[in-house]
Amino acid sequence: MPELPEVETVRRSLLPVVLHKPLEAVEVHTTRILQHKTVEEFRELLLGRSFLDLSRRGKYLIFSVEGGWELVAHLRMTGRLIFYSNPSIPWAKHTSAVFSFGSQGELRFEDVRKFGTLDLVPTGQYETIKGLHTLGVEPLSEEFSPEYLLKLLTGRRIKVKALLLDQTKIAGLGNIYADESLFQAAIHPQRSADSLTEEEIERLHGAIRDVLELAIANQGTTLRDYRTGFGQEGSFQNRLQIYGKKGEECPRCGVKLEHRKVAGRTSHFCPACQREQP
DNA sequence: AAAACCGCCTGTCGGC
DNA sequence: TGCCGACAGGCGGTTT
Repeated sequence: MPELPEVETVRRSLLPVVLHKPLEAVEVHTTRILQHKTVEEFRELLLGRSFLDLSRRGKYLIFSVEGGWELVAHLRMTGRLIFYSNPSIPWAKHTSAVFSFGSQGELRFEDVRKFGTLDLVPTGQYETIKGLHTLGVEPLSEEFSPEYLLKLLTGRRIKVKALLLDQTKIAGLGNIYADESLFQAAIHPQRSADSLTEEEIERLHGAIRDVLELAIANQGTTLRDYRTGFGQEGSFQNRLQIYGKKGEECPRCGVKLEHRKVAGRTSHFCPACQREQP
């Protein structure tokens, strides 16, 4: 699913091809993708204008639009934002919205499960987008230090896996990278946040950074639906250590990997490397 | 505060 | 072979 590395890869791939091209047509085929605008308002505000920049916060993509607006996209589970230089290529079956730059190509939002969202707001006015407004620290920023992570964990009895998935604490981790980070740091997903030692917190901090950076370098993880902005698969699925590998041998110690529901999510771990009771 | 659950969707897969 | 329920999981919301 699109988590931080996938969304960042989409951003980097779209950046060179979607800026400074006037929108000649905007079509919305799945009305409910729009959160706070009617299709008419949405089209009126975008037509004739260009995207000036494309940034990311957590799992949100933010297109800045001429005239003081921002187009905020979230891919949720199966959303794709793909640029087609040849607009005559037929639309994919589940195409929710199309942004046409005329002869200069087309940006399409494709989404099998239709959970993805589009918002159009005045620049910086994110109050109506609750998930964006309350987003926590960027894990690849300088602000996210071992000391910061220590503060997040201290005095909390929440399971560490649940905390990693809490977007108001750390922005951009999803199920795959939370599991991979906990494995690299050798911490059981059900450990209570305040039970981690300083050494473990440092390991976890480093693991989150390493895993996210390596995943970005590999254009993200394509298990099924995710594609880059050019429609290509990522390759980090080939480098996953434990996600989706229940019953296989731990790459570190050879013990059979397990999975279990933690905080409502399937969580993968090695019962030997990641001890429940340290 | 935290956890459990639901709704939103569709495609895939395992079991019968 | 075909049908059916379980499952996948991001996020907002409600309830416990």
